Amino acid sequence: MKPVIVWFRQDLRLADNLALSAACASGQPLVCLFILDDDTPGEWASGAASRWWLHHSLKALGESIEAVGGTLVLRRGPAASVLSQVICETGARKIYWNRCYEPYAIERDCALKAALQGRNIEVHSFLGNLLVEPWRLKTREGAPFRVFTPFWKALRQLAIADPLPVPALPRFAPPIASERLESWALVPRAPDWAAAWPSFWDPGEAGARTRLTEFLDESLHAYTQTRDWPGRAGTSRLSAHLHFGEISPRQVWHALRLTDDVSEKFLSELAWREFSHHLLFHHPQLPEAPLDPRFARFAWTRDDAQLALWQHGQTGIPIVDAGMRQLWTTGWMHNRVRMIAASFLVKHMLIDWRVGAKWFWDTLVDADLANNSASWQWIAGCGADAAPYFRIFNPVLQGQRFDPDGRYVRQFVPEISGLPDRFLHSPWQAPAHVLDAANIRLGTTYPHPLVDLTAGRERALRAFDRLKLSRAA
DNA sequence: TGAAATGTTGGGGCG
DNA sequence: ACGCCCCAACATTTC
Repeated sequence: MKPVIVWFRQDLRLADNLALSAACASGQPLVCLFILDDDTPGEWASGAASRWWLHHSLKALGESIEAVGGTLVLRRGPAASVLSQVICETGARKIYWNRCYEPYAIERDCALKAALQGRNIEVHSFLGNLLVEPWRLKTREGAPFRVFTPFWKALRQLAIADPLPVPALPRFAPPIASERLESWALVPRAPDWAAAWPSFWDPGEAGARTRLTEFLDESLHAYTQTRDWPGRAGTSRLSAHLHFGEISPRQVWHALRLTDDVSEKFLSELAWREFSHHLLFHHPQLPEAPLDPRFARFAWTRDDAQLALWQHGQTGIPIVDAGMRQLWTTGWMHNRVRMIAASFLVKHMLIDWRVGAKWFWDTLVDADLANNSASWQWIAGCGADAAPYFRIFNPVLQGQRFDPDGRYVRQFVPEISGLPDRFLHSPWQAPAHVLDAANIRLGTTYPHPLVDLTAGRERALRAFDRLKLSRAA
């Protein structure tokens, strides 16, 4: 009996895996395959932090499959040629996969589907790691949504199908050659900058379930308040698990349902994720080009020295530096701080949002082309349903409001932890004797602010104001 | 899923 | 007792 290929991509799980379940239902023996393809995504090949996660997620998936008597076959190379090779080796006539929605993935999969069907090989594709197909929801006029709230209203009225259980796995095809995961060098060595990451993250399907359960048990009840406090573990921290498909959004959806206001609030965040994918699907240029055409000729500043200070958490603005250091040391940043740090780069430093997006792409374990692109455009004011250009976060006020006890800043910017709360978010305003008592010398032990916040705000308002004029002209 | 400037109101100090 | 002023608190508007 000919085997069938299950091509794992961004669905590194066994439960609620439509492609896997359908392949099992065929009754034919399975070949479980993962392809590491850095060529097809081009400049959007996974970044370093993401590769660390991928390594551990593949390890976990491989062990889950081995536990039921199979193997996960690992191959590296352009997807089309690797698939051809595996088809030749196994004699498979059917391929199952769950859809990916990045522009390069759609292009790749369409070409693959046509080529494979031309060779009389069946291709069965299924809903990927979204709640609904991105082409399904439309406005009354039949256009894609560009505003979140009506999108969310439409989404929340849909019946989301129940998740599938782990399929009763059938026979596996005789094993074929697999590359060794370690040979892919997805994890850093010398220096191993991710040495401490296993204490923050538990990649894989089991870790995702645990994370969800802990969130539901410990944080959901207070989510509406604590989600904005970066010093508390008030958010779900499911983003990377969702990106790699270790848990599906509909598993999360059904674990919560629309039962109360808190659940509704959390599911609306899941809907932002959905909205971002919807936007990327309908605007394939989202990672490269501003949705608002007025921004096309905006004169962003190019300053690599200042950029490096932002990247490494040396701006002299404590909440920004704390966020950038959390990102650098843990591969993740709290969402509230992402907004603050991104706003500071784009508005106070006037550096192109695409430059910030690239940095996040390389450093985030949850780097996701749709979420990252849509969110950076949102904060820059050039995206769909975007923050108005004049909405400029004041990082001091944001710090005081969302990290009032300074727990977050003190954790990641320890050199100013001796400051009293009152000056923690604006050390430059502290009197000399307070700085002395905290053992701080500005410009030596901690930087002066990279940009004066008042002047930076005024400069941003002037720069962005020209956009309005250019439309009127 | 802002911030700052400006406007309004109402309580209390005080002439 | 009364009106005036100050200003905190809150609301509205503007960037």
